[in-house]
Amino acid sequence: MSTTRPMPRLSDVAQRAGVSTATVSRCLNTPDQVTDVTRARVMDAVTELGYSPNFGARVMAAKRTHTIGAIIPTMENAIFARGLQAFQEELRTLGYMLLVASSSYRQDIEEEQVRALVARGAEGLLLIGHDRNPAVHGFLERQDVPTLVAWAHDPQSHFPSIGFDNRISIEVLVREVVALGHTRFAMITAPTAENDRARGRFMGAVDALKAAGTGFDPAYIIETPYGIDRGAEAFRTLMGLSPRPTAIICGNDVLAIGALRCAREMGLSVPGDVSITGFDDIELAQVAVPALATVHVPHRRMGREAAQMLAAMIEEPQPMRRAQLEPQLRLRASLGPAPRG
Amino acid sequence: MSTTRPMPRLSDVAQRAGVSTATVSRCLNTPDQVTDVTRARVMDAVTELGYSPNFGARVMAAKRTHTIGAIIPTMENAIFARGLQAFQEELRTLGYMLLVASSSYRQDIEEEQVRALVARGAEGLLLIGHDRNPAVHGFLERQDVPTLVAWAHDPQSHFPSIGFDNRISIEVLVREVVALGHTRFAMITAPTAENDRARGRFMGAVDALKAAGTGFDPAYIIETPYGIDRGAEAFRTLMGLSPRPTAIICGNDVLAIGALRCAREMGLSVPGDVSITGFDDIELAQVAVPALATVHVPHRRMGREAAQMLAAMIEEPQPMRRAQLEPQLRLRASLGPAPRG
DNA sequence: TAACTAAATGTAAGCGCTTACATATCGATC
DNA sequence: GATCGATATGTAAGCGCTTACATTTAGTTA
Repeated sequence: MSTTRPMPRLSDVAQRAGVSTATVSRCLNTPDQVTDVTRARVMDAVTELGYSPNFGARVMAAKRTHTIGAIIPTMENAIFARGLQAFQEELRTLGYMLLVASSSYRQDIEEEQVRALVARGAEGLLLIGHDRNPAVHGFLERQDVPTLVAWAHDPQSHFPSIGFDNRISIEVLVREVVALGHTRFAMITAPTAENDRARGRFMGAVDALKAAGTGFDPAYIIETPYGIDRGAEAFRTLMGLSPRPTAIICGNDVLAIGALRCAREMGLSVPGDVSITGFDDIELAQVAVPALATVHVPHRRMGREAAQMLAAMIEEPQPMRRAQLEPQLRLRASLGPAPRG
Repeated sequence: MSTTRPMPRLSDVAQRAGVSTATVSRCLNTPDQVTDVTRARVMDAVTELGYSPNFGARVMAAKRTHTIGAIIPTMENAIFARGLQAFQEELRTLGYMLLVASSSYRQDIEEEQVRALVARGAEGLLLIGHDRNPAVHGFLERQDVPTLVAWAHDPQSHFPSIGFDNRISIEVLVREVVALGHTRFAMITAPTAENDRARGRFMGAVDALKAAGTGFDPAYIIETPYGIDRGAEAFRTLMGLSPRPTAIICGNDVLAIGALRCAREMGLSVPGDVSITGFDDIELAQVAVPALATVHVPHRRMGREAAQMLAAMIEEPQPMRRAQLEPQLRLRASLGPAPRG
């Protein structure tokens, strides 16, 4: 019905308001450089025409997109969803928009997405963990894109970061397990190959056992993808071993919840027959029966601070910073003394 | 240490490869319009210079950003996180990037974010539900931004949509509750004020009861924000009423999980003393004890199809379409016959 | 009132790409 | 070998803003 009349341009507004394009631009971007009366006239013209600035032209001229990109393994993992939500909320108050991509825990996809985000104008990038194709480093350096790593802390890391030490955090938890008299330990871990967080958690558990003069029997270590069902499967396998483990350390809460469910299905008591621990402290952990002993990570706070750090990095060069957060133990009912015998 | 040499431009690549800028552009955008040998030479130059196209210039010249925006209430709600993940994955295969914003269930923020996303070059928008400030309609129409509504189906809606009928879906569930002989019903619902999904779910429950010749006593209806704890609180309040309800319909799974937890804390048997139902079928629902009876919604599928619909809408004008998905009942242990007496 | 300063506004030069159109190149055909 | 069509490449005109710099206006001060 309507001949698609072209979008009004800044010059149309200028004409209508009887001022130059520069003045209109200033009204929009630096309003206090303009007299009240002029500004009012310009804004009226803007409203009357339904003007809205052309994004491309603006980016081209100002060389700013006010956009930050984030690549997370998946939003289906509640810990990332929560952190990302906080990240986005904070970004909003800082005047940035968020471009989201996901890697499905795959380095090749992550690399592709890094390029895609930069190509789409991301002025800064949030990445998860330290494991990645080194080509990414060179690329981001050449493109001069400030990059922050979250969910991991490593003093050696190439990028500035905000996170916690997965290895030490789980070690503290496993020490508690040891202190409860357990002797046969098993671990269900996420795939460690391209995932420094999973690897850190595994090694931290090993550290704790070593300190106690013991260790994992390799048969009692299962590596499995993320998912409640996978945790359940792994648990069933472990409980089929002889002798049975008395404590099962899980690399994350989701695997642990699966283990818990399977225990119930098998009619096993937790922690009567076997103790189970997780990592992350997702909402589920408190609701599970029995409640899951785990390590609490301040995901929201991490997301919020990540936004602040990244915005600062974009706005002016910053000294390399590696912020470390302190996770806290949440010793709940799924962890108890070793069964007798 | 390094004088920040300027980023290589397309003309630098052209010069290095000994071709025109048009040829370089074609190599990047429509590779098969260029001879293999020329393309190889150009791509070499690209690699050697570490060239990467300038986003703003590209948008300006091509008038395409290949970016789609989505505004969801919050990613912390697993159903949106899951749908959004699928949406993003599909968008990736379609060659689009995803800009994410959140509204915290507030219409004023949603409106602000609509403008922000469009200003940031979103070529299309995904919105949740139908309730919104009508000013948004006019704005999106004027700006000519294709918009799709998800998570709700309403044949009257202003926008094309993909979703399900919340009202009818819950009605089917509540009929089952009625069929089990329950007589005293309570409902815990999310705030209905600016939320057509919550309102639809409430009204669907009312419909089902009315069809059975009964209804809610207003005292047995609690409206409360999203959150496990809020569900627990509401449950405690309801069970303090006399007579106690025999079935509690919850507007979503999270509230229901809270109710379930509170029941356990109060030493009440579910469904022996009281039945509890949810809506959404989040992962938690199956793991809860007892497992939660709920309505399963195909969130991932909805996200995927939303991406396809929106991309199609952007690429060429489409007839208005309202895709309706069919949710399915998941009758699990939390729902049982009404207690005797 | 003239001279000067500060604030407001105007002028116009890009920003780095894409693409319509013009031109050149290469085979195939007669 | 000249002609023609198809394919590959080149030329150059924008795209709609922002902003450095130039100019005008308003406000002080002597």
